[in-house]
Amino acid sequence: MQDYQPLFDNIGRYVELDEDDRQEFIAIIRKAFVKRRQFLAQPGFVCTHQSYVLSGAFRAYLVNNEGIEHTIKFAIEDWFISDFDSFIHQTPASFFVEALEDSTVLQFAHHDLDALCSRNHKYERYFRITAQKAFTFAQKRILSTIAKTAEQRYLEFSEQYPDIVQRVPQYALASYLGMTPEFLSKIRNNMRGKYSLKQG
Amino acid sequence: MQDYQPLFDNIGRYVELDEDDRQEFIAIIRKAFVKRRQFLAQPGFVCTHQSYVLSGAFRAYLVNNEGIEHTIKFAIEDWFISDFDSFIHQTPASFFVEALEDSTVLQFAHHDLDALCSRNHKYERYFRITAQKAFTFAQKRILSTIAKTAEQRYLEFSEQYPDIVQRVPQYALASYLGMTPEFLSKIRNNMRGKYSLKQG
DNA sequence: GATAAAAAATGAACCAGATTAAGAAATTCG
DNA sequence: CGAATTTCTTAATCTGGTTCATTTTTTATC
Repeated sequence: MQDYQPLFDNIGRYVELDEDDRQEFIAIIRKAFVKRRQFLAQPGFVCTHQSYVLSGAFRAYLVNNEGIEHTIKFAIEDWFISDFDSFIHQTPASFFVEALEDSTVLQFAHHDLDALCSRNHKYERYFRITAQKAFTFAQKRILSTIAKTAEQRYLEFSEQYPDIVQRVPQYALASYLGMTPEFLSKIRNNMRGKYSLKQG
Repeated sequence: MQDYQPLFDNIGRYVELDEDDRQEFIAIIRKAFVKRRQFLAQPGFVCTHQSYVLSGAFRAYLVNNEGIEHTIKFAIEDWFISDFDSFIHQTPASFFVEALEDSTVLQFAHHDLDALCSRNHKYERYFRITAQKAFTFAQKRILSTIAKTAEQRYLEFSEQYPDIVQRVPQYALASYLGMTPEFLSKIRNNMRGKYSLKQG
């Protein structure tokens, strides 16, 4: 029951849902518990479901030929997570989606969601608007990676997502920001120096 | 008349439009000619219209405090162009959108498009699907910039968009790929060496 | 609470790519 | 055409960030 509330609060920010609308979505949702280190997606397998995070934390990352990890996305409460490309095209995934903590999610299959959007204009609209927002967000991240220094990227992210910085391992954050864990460690150490000296 | 055909061909790949649907969109479209070096958007001004390119070429770029340009997007025939963040939120732009050649575009205002999407589920669906695709595309570019070398990024782009490589100035391409024009020049020169020596 | 395992920190050598400064080619446009 | 402007190239030098190897700290597990 009330488990669906956060999801509908989110959707409600963009479209007005009545009880029928809600039931229509609920009908295709399943709830799942995911233990830390479990995977919601793996390279080679089609990512059939998208997940809405009720509690916990995830990251989506790719491992290249040299065995180096690149994190494309984190997700905590009130975020969606999947290998999105695999999900919307229903093609084999290239990312791992792994739980960083014991988590609870609401899941829905691609064909169910697509049918829901076709049937109900409100959901189509919601996912249109949020996809456009996600796109502008991604554009900002592109700019950040091509235009800013490693330290600037870290500071920017820390200000915008202090909660995520606390919750995810540092090597995962480094791989999201496009730098080595060693260098992130160095940045943090430099900063500690800068600020605490002034206070002391 | 037939000027609208490329746009409707594009939309037709995702939703089936009848004549009424088409007229509904045409009603909010205006056609515009843009000379080389003219701007469709400028920092500080709200980007009221989105443009669909019938002919010509554009780039969207930002100039940072140090006067360095960063290109976020190119657009040639059959692409849309705008400062997308400014367009969807109707807030002041941060990008220049500049014509690289004399061009022809179809333009529509944000509020007209939003009303069209509200009114007609098919357009809502079209823009939902294309926004999602744009997002996965942006994710790939993020990965490319954080995970690949400058040379790899250039080769990748050259293979995917040989037409764009031919048409845009090299400094603009460099600023899109996240490297200096000098370094792109070096890469090209190195490659020339690699391949032509083997043939000679 | 002991022990193992994972994560973070440190430091030195190294390199991809930036910066700077000129000059050479190519375009533009009167 | 021819001058001005824009774009591209080349080369020397510099640096932000990587790599690799080791140590310290934190976290997980029985």
